[in-house]
Amino acid sequence: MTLDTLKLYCDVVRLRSFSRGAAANKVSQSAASQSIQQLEAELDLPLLDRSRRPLQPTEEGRTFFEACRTLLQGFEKARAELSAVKQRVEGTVRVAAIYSVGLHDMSRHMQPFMAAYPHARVLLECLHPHKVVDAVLNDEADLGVLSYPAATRALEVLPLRSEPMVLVAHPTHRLARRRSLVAADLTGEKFVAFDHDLAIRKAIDRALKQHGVKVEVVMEFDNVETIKQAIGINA
DNA sequence: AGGTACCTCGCTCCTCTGGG
DNA sequence: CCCAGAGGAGCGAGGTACCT
Repeated sequence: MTLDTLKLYCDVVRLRSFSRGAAANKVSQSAASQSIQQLEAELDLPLLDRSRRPLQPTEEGRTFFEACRTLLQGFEKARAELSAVKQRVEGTVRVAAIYSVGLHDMSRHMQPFMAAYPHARVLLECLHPHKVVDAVLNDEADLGVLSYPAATRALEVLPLRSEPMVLVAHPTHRLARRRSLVAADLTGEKFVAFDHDLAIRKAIDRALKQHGVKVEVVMEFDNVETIKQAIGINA
């Protein structure tokens, strides 16, 4: 006696036909007939009245049908619950991010993520860009978020988004009131820059050189937050 | 390789239904 | 009421997959 046999029996009773019940279970009519005969032999009870058309369950057959239906519904419910558990997203994802992303963007993304996957946990660490790469390479982080990532064989780089590079100045700076600037306007200006070994700094230096602009680097920081603070206090 | 379970196929038998 | 056709169930033979 298997669940398949019980389902077959329920379908035969429900559809009032061996043929239709068999078709519903993708077996031949003969196989359905034999399965139910075996079921009756195991129970030592006639479950169906075959002398009538359409066929009818006997009194015992009706009782057995109700019991089988409850059993099968319970099984389907349990299977659905197991399936839901299987599909549940859980565990911990370790994210290493540069300060600007970690302090602003990540918290914005984490709220909907945690709402959608309440059984998951996010461990966020804000690091220097080089350390973000190291964390991923050393399996200390599952993923890293940074700007200007260098593609290597050991790293898969996926673009997250693009955003414009902007120039910022203290409100009292002579360029702050200008609606637009050209690169030449920056010549000789005091510049708070990223550390010279960062990819973003190299990209900025390349862009300035392309336009023949020389600036006076007065401070270097490894993250945009500190740069913004330095500009803010007019350092 | 042999045993077992389960299946399909082909056939027979039974019941129902509609027409004469 | 009788008969023929259609639909459906049961039975036996044989095939296949799986296990020991």
